[in-house]
Amino acid sequence: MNDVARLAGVSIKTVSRVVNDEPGVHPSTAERVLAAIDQLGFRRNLSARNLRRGSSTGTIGLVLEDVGNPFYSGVTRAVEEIARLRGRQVISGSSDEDPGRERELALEFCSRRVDGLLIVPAGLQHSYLVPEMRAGTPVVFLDRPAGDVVADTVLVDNIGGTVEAVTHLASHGHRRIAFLGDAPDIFTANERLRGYREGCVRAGIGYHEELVAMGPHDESSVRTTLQRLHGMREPATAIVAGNNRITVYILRSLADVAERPALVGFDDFELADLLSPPVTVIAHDASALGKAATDLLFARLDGDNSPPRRVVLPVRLVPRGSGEVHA
Amino acid sequence: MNDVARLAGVSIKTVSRVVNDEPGVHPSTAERVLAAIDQLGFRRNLSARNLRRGSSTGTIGLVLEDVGNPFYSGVTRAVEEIARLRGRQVISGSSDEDPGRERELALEFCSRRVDGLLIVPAGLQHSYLVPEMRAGTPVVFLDRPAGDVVADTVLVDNIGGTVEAVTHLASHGHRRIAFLGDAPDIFTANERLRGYREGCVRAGIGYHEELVAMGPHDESSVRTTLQRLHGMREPATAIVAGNNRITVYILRSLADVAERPALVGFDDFELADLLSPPVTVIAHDASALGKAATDLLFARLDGDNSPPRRVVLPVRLVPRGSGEVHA
DNA sequence: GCGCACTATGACAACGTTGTCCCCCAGCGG
DNA sequence: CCGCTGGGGGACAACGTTGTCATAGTGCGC
Repeated sequence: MNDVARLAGVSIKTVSRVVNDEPGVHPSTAERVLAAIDQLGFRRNLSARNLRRGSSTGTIGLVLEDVGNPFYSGVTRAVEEIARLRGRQVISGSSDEDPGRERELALEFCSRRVDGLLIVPAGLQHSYLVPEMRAGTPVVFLDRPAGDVVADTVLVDNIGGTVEAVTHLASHGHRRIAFLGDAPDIFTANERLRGYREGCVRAGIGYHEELVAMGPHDESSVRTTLQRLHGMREPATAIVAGNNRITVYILRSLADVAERPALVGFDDFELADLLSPPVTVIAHDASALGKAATDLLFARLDGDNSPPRRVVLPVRLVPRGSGEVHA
Repeated sequence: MNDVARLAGVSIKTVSRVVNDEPGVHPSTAERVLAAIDQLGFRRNLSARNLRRGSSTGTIGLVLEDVGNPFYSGVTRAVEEIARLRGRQVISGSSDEDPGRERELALEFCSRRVDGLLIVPAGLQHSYLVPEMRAGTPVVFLDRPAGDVVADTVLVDNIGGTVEAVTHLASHGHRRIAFLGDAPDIFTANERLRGYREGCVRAGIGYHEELVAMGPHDESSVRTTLQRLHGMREPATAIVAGNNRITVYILRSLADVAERPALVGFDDFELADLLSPPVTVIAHDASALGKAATDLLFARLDGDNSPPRRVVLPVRLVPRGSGEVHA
């Protein structure tokens, strides 16, 4: 800006005025300044501007588990979309389910003075955010609740989802319904397990520990589990999968199996309708999740200081074939 | 920092020393300062720090087409991974194939003084980046080349890919091979068309305009095209799909068709192996693309000022079934 | 011709840091 | 007792902006 001022033969304040479209600059002066800007390729330094104005940095921090996972990339897309409408950029990072990494990312974002934080919690410890929140940085947790702070949270109806999955399978005559879920210390996995259990009880088929296998899962652990379930005296005739990855592992493991159990997967995924049989899922909308959380965040930025809210988004069962196989 | 200094009864410079682990602070003083920092929840303002030090902002700007697309979210993940190892955050944005939006994002990132830019070009005009590049911001284009500037570029072997697809289909006896590609003003679409044409010529089956349908495509345009191809006097017996979205549209359109043409899709996608028949694809690695581009960027940041490079990543044909149907 | 309003412009401080330089004081050798 | 050394700490400027206030010039009414 200094260089521009020198080249145009004006003070830096005048350059500032031109750059910010402030009134009170003579057209011919403005023209000279613009020419100088063009010639030097000047671009105003946003850091300095925000520092001086003490105003928003125009950024939102997003901490999620893994941008590579289609579910979270859908969330990211929705967040970005709304942030754009409100003139903000998104800085994001993946925690890979590591609480330390989550914390590191969130605090780094705070150091950059993001206007707000969206976090998919990896751990249960979030008191490290208390100073930031007290300092006025709004924080919204999504997909999972925070461990030890009270804050806005957007969840999906995990319990309702697995209740519905079990009810649906039971209505098709299944009495031996298995559940393959993610690691039980992950909030969503635990909730889905609770829903599964409740569904079993409601359907009058009872909860049987041996039909449950919690993760962490990979393709081979899923394969082993399926063999175990198949080899029982009373084999499982249906399976509820706890998330999209597990559903895929199950599909791969069953690819060369003739007699397939019924299957309902949690999370919808692309091409589920083109498999044979098409896969019945508990669907929920990644972009709705991202949108709800971002809307909440912006409401806070707009001055809403009502007590923290907890929003639970509905899920819906999409019957496609794999879950409508009779026992 | 001012408040911390006051509370600890020292000067702000001493606080700065403590925060930066600089030597020359008495342990007891440091302790007092740390206590004050803790009590006030102080976090150093990175913007101010970077402004003062004139150093890197520790950020990388990433402009891509759509984070929601699994291919680009794979790229994003790889970029993030490497940036993390090098202590950088990633700021990203989706252009949605809109050159204006791409430009807006890139320039906004420049205003934020990112250390470098990774761009999946939406348009052909990139001279707007010349001042930034001259000012020392390294820029790497990925997936597509820049329009009118010379810069580092990482591409995949689009031409080789479709040549191989056509050759493969011809070797299974197909002589009427169709090509459904994206809008021809998109670089990759155009390259893939060229490869298709070259493949046809090499295979000695000739290039026939009526077998080509360039986009933009949606599900219904693909459906119409397939009907046209099927209704010809000499119908197409095989199809090459220009990208993952088009492949999926084709699969959906063919879901209820008895007599299916052979199919090879460009871009691999999850579950391609579980469809029936499993889908043969020209695969290339999103994370390899992201990694190559980011490595190149960091090389520039490390001072490499050799002439701009153009890296072309190989593709490989993955035969799974849909492309091995004999004519 | 004088004062007044108004326009165009500039000088300067400040945002929150850090780099440079300087000062104070204790300890020590002569 | 003097001077020197070195450790601990502070004052001040500067990074690139913008907000505040001042000022010079211009035109206009009386």
